[in-house]
Amino acid sequence: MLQLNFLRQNRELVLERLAIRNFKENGLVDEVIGADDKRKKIQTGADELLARRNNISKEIGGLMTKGLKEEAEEKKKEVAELKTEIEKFEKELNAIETEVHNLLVRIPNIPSPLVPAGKTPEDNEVVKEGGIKPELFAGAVPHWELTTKYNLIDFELGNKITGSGFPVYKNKGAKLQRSLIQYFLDYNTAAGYIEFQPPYLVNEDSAYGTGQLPDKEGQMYHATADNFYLIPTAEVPVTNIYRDEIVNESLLPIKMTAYTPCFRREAGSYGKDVRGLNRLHQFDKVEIVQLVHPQNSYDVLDQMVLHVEKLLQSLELPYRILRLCGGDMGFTSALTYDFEVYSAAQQKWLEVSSVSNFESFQTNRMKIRFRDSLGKIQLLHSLNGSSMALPRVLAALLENNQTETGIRLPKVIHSYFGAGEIN
RNA sequence: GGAGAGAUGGCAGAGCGGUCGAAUGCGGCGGUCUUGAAAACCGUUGAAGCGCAAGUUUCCGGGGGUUCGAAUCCCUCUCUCUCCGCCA
Repeated sequence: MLQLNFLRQNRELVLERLAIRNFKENGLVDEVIGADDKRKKIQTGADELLARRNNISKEIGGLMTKGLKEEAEEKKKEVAELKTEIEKFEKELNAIETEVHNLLVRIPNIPSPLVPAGKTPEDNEVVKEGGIKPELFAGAVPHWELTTKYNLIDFELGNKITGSGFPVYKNKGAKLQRSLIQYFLDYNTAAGYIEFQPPYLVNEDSAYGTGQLPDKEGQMYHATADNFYLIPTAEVPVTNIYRDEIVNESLLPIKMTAYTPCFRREAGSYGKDVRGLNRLHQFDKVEIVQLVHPQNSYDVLDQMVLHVEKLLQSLELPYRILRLCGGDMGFTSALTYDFEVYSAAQQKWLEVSSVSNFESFQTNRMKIRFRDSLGKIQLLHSLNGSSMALPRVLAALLENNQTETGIRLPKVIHSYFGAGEIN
């Protein structure tokens, strides 16, 4: 969520920038400021009453120790009058605080000046295209046929065990996936990211911290008996590692990476977009997260984009980088780059990574702060990105590298996979 | 799952219903001493809201209650530890 003081001081700018998102509820900004004004008044009133009560209570204490019971009783009567008024104020204060908070969480992050206007994915800006689209031979097929042909993934079996969207990887399919995960993690740790293996179920506070709750509740699987949520991305447990922490500036930047399965309900998405590996309820992903000094978060964003780009290049996949338009960007993000790979048999671009700067939007909620050189406490900036989502990378690798006799694999994973080809 | 104990500042650990935002130790920061460092000594050191400031309010796991007054008493939830049971 945004910082109230920032909203107050930059009201015009905020409204202007939110328009880029096609954010309709512009009134919210003034509403929240108005509610906060009210909050301040009530709080000042309540504080005054509490101060009076505290003083009288101290006096009573003094009188009691001196044994002046009657005087003490007089004072007690005085406090009794204050009491009902205090209760009234506290009730009001509680109500207004909740109101301010509820309004504030409905305002999305402010898009960075780089974010293009636009409403739909068509308005995203292609900032770069790389790699070479392969020319496939005549009998080339989409990955869901290749996975059957080479006995790599069993979608039907997943249907039996769980339901659709839960594929069973097997034989060389399982090994290829494991090889890629291993390669991605090694690549990330070589760049200074610390590897984590976090829990795959999180509590409400964590889901709230990264912004999945309250608004995206339907996206997550919910283990109701214990009120845990299955993680939709490693971003949730990993970013929450630093929730409610004040770190020393010398520890920055904090760079973390984690491989986890991701669980998404994807309610309401059916049809050919979800064919094969294109959209799943459970999939594997390697994530990178950084917590950085607010001054250089945009430099870090560029570094992370370059990091993912090099990874894609090493896989020899045709890719493009999109700068998301205001309408396509996530609620919590200030600037997002999506990476897509070209899956030649489907003749489709598939999103394999999304790298975002959240500035202080998440850290404000999670109270992730640092002490600067002057001893002042400030919010950090948080960023994350996939490096990368496995299924679509796998889909593109299979489709693009198929030959009549097998599937060639990019050099970088030969040593991990133990072979250069699947046949 | 059963029985018991506990949750206090960065950490460890005191705390009688009233001057407790909280002893003490460690750590951190600043200083003295030193060519420099260590040691020693002195000082300082939680967060948030309101306020120009002085100051004031809130926070001792979360929520609720008793009381003029709660870290301290009561209820409840969560978590941790010990023992037993089960177990990869």
